Amino acid sequence: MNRGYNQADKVFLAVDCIIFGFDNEDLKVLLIKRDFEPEKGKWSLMGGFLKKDETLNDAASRILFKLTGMHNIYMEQLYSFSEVNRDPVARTISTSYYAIINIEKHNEELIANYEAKWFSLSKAPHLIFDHDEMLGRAIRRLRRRTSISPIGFELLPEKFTMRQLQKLYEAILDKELDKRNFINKINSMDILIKLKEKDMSSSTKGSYLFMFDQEKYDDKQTNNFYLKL
Amino acid sequence: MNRGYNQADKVFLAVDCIIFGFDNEDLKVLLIKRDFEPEKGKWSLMGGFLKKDETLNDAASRILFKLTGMHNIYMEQLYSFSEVNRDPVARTISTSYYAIINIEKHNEELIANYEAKWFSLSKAPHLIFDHDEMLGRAIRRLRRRTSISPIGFELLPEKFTMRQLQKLYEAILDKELDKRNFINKINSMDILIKLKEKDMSSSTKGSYLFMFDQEKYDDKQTNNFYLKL
DNA sequence: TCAATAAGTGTTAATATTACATTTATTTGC
DNA sequence: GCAAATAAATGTAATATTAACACTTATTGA
Repeated sequence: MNRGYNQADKVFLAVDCIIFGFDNEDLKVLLIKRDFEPEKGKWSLMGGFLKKDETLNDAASRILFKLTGMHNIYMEQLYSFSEVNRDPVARTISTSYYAIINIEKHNEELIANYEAKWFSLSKAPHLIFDHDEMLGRAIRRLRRRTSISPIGFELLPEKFTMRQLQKLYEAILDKELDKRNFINKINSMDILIKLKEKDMSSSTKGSYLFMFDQEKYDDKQTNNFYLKL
Repeated sequence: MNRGYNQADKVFLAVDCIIFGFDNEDLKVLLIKRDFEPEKGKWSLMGGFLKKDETLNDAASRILFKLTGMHNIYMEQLYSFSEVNRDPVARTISTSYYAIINIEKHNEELIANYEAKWFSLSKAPHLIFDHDEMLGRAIRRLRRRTSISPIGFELLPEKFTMRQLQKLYEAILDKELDKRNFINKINSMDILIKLKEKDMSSSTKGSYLFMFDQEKYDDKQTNNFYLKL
C-alpha cells in the first residue's frame, strides 16, 4: 500500500554542528569558511548530509570528527530547520546539533583545512542561511543546561582550578558570579575531587587543582537536578 | 558544484504529533488506530509526511487539523528520530511535535474517522515504531515546560476554577500539590483575572471562575520565568 | 622585609518555600 | 427552619535556600 510514501516528497537532510569550546576566558564557537558555492567565502557552521545508512547522531559524530579529529564528543540534538528556501540549491532540512569540546584537544591541521576559526560569541560573524538562528538556539540551550546538569567536563582540561570552572560558568551564563557562593554551590553538587597539587601559574600562592569525579558527574548528568546560579 | 547533494541520500521526512488534552481529571493523549499497513490495527501517533512546499511546522499544523479540525493549535517541535530501520517500509526520519488542545473543542467526527481515542497517560497502549519514545520525550518536555512558562490556556475552557487549574498541574506533574501554596504561586505569576461569576457545579458554595489574562500570559510564555511547584 | 597578588574561607540577612487548620457559604434532607 | 454535609476560601509560622559581603593567608620578587 505504501500510503503517503511519494518519491516527490523526499528531501535532503543535513546536519549542522554548533561546536563550543572554552579558552579560559571566553566561550567560543568553531566556524568554517565555506570553500564552495553557494555562499563561498562566508562563515558557516560545519555541516554535512545525512547518509543512507546512518542516524542523525552518527552523521553529527562523523561531521564533528571530520573537523576536529575527535571521537566521542559530547553533543545533543537541538532542532530541525525546515524553511522551504533555507538552502538555495535544493530543498534541504537541517537538524542542528551542539557539541562541546576541549579547545586544546582538537586537531589543528584539520581545522586549517577548513579555514575554521574559533570566535568568541560576542564577536561571531554573520553566518549563512539560518545558521545564526541555530547558533542562538544552541547558546540558549547550553545556558539552560547549566541549571539542570553539570557542565565543564567536556570543556576543561583534566585538572583545573576552581577559578577556571567559575570563569567557564561565567562565560556560559554571561554574568559575573560571587566567588564564595559559587564554590559553595559547586561543592554541594559533590562532583569534584580536590587534588593535593596546585597550579602555580596564576598566582604566587598557587591554587588547588580539581578533577571531576567521573561517576558522580555522569550520575548528575543523567539524573537531573536543579542548580541556581 | 552542488557538493554533497546526492540524490541517493534523499529521505522521507515525516512528522508525528503527540496531542495532549485534559478532561479535568487526567492528562490524556490522542492516539489513532492505524488502518493501513504496516502495523495495521495497532495504536500510533497521528502523523504524515512533509510535503514539498511546507515547513515542518506547516506539516504539523496540517496533520493536527486533519485529526482535530482545529487551527492555531499550540505546538512545539520536540526531536527528530532517525534510526535507520525505524520505519520498515522506507528510510524515514520523523520529527515529533507535541501539541496541547482543549479536549472539548475537537471535532468528534474526524476523530471517529481515524478510530482515534483519548488515553490517560498511565493507560496508553504500546505504540508502533518508536512512538513510545516520542511520547515519553513529550511528557518530559511538557513537565519541564510548567516550570519555565505558564500552562493551561490551551488545555482549559475559557473560564475555569482554581481547582481545575490545580488539577491540571497535578495531572501534568503527576503529583499532589498543596491548595494554598498553589494558589499563592499562581497568583504571584499575575496571569489570571478573577471573575465575579461562580461555578456552582462542584459545590454548594460555588467557586469563583478565572480567566487567563491573555496579554500577561503571552508575555510570561515568551519571557521565561521560573516556577517551582 | 615589605609590597603585591590571587587564593581561600564563613556568617548574616533576605528571600523563597513548605507545612499546616479553621472558617465560610450554600444546599439538602430531616 | 435547622442541622448536616460539602467544598471553597484564607494566612501564618517554620524551614530552607540564596545573596551579600571582607578579611586573612601564602608566596614571590623587588
